[in-house]
Amino acid sequence: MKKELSKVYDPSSTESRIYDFWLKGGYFNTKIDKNKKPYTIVMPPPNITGQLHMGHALDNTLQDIFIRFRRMQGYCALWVPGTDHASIATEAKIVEAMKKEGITKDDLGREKFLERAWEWKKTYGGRIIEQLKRMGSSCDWDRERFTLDEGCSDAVNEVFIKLYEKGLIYRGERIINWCPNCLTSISDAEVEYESKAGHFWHVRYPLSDGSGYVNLATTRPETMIGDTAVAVNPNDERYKHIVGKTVVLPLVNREIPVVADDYVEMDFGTGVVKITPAHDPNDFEVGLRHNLEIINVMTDDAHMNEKCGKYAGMDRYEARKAIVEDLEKGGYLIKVEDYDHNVGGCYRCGSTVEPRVSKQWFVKMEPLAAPAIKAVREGETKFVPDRFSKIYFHWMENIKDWCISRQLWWGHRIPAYYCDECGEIVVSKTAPHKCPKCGCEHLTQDPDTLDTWFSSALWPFSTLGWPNKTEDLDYFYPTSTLVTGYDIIFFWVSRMIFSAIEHTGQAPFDTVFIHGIVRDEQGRKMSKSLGNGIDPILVIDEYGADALRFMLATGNSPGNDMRFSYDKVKASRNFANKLWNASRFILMNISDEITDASLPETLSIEDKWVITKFNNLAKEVCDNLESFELGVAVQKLYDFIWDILCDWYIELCKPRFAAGGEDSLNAQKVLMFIMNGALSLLHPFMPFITEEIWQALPHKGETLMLEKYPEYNSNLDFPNEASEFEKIMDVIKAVRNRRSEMNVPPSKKAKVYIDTKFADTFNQGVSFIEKLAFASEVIIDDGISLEGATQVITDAATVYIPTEELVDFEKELIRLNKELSDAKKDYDVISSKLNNENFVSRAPQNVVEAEKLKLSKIIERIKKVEESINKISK
RNA sequence: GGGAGCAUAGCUCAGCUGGGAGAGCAUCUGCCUUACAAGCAGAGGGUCACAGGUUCGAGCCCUGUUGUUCCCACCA
Repeated sequence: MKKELSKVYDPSSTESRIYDFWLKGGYFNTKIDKNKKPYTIVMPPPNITGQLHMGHALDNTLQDIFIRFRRMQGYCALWVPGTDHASIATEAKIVEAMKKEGITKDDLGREKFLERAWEWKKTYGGRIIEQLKRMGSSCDWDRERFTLDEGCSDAVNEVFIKLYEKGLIYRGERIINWCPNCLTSISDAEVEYESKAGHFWHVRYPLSDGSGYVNLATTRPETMIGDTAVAVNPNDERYKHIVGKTVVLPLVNREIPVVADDYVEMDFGTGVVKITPAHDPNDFEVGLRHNLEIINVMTDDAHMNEKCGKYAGMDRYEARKAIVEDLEKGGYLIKVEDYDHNVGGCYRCGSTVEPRVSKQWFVKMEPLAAPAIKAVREGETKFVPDRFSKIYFHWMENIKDWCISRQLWWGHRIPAYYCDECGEIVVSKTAPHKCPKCGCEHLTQDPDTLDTWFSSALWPFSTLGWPNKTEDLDYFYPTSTLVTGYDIIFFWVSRMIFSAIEHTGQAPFDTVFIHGIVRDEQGRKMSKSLGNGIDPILVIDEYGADALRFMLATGNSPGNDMRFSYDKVKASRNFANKLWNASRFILMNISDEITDASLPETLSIEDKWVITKFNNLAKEVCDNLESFELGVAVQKLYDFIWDILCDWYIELCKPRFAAGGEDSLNAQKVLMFIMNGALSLLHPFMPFITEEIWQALPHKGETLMLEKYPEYNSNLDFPNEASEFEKIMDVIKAVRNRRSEMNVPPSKKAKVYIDTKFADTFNQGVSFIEKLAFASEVIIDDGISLEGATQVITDAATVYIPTEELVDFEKELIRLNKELSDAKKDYDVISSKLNNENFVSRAPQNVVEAEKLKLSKIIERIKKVEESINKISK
């Protein structure tokens, strides 16, 4: 049954209704169908820290396009949604919120704190899901997961234990990056380096035997209290005599040795380095080699500790100032230089991280990285665009052990238990009753939790049921496409790949599709501190989800950043409205006899033209989508719908509808066929409006989202008729053009005389020329000519238009002479090409043929233009 | 220090494996042609950063240069 559509498309009243319709129909729920091929995407789980931002909007739009496309193509398409507990980020948010209430974590205690965290998850996790739905995401919500849910936690424990038993997880004292604000260790990947203006303090340390001084420079004088050596290069002639001696550490008055180590560069600074093993990763290594004492001089929150005498209790920067002053007073400070150097900051809170020695859990990376490198190298997993595999290789090949323990409460608690009596470590899913070594019954679980990325690394298989052998895992795994930004290749993608290979024996996805980030209109990164973020939900409220999605897909090329712009959103909204009005036109004109979108038996030349165009569009869009070229596909859809369908075919239908009869009915059928096909092709990009229109038009079936995606059909290819029809189009365009140049308004009609050898073709286009070229009458003949009229020349015809306006023949001559010289230029270019032996013999045959065809057309044209000039000149 | 991206119309960007430069927005002209003024019909506007090279043919491939953005790296 037909229904009326409102005059302007209103997304706000449509989208939620359509989404509910899909949900009620259960169309998003994927049932395993062994007769179909699976196509699987697991959603990169958004953090529950806040709300959806533009990056999520892009990420999920792209995923939904792929999923809807494959679903319509007939794959058993599954999109698994979920959220990430984001341990450090969420915990920081909760602590911040608690601070406003004046309470701390310790006030609350672990259990109560976790209750709060779960409340948080409920609120904000739920909000994220609602926002994903606003986008139109066709996820299987029955399969929604959370990184901290029971199944994922089980997977985490399983992996931890397996790796521990294989010796790939160990506990040890290493230099780690410590965030003094979040009060936890973080991994190397979580440190962001930034060049900051600082100083180089040149200091001298006196030799203990009184024979002089060594001069050295440091950027962090406050750590000198923890110095346990100074080092020189073993080949440095300047310092050979002092190696093995000791120096007196200024202010501290502790004797420390001078050691020789290759790490020291002779030609940097003075060639002498102070060694602080507890606070610098390199110094730590030097310390290990020379058996140096490790003296930690700071507290968890980056204040000087009890070992620091008068400086104890000071903040690290306060202490820096005080120590520099004292060095100066004591005559140890030689000079101060300005010096820019890289300072590491916590990627969550930005605080300057403090490298420090700490007992933490680590994953031994080398054995895990090797097969993960191999998988990508051998193409088991492909990066799109390919250049990102280089970034992946570089990281994987230089990988260091991964610090996975965090001094946080919100997360997967490390399944390790320590015997209170003998210190034995037991790693187990459940708490052991007694120590296997000493038999005592007092064991304490490690208080720490795991890096949040440890659980997301398992996401592609933990969400499908692993470690259990589920049907889902068996059917949907490995997944098909991972869609994500280049900014988390290290954090996430690489860790998923090595984890999946280690635990499932297979790479987790076929293709990693990498997109860029969405920037603001000025090209800046959207950030909280700049306040330039744009809330996708507000954009949806104003312009609709389809407009936002279409805008994000338009002009998007894989791996490249893009700019958000309201102009582009508006253009997308206008496109949606264009489509809407096209469908209104169809509804106004379509007969009740039409109940579906099947083609009529008889097709006219313009029908064959539009069908051919559509058929080729279907082929290209499928090809583009299969090779991840969404931006190209969306551009072609836009052009087809606006230009071919609306500006041409619908206009062509008007005179046919007006004439009525069987031809009108045929035109209606073709129009329905094209519209239906266009809606199908467009549906993955603009799911709401296409479904709404599809439902309003005559249709069979329940929902557009389960219709068959159009594909190339050789029975619908009519290249000859299509090019015949384009002769008619050329004349229409040429006449419009001429009239426009002469400022003739459409209301002023004129006769059109067409001199052509293709009268049969043009006779089929009379009504179109009348309507679209504003002709009062169309006269077609071979050899016809008319004096006192302006004339336009196309490849197939010379057209005479008598106008009431006085035709200025001088201007006509100038114009025609210009046309002639342009045509002759073209002739020269092409004929010289064809006269080139090398071109004719080496270029592919079809290219040569095409040039020959062009040449013959130009010769025709030149002939016609010359004839016209001659006639006027007489 | 190493690596990568980008440089195309006034602006924002497409242009897939080399075969006569495109879109949207903006500008200009003319239109309320009964689907749509969120529209229709036209127009102007580009040494494809620069210099070489390969090729019958280069926006596209190779080399170098400049500008710009980003990633990685322990020079204290």
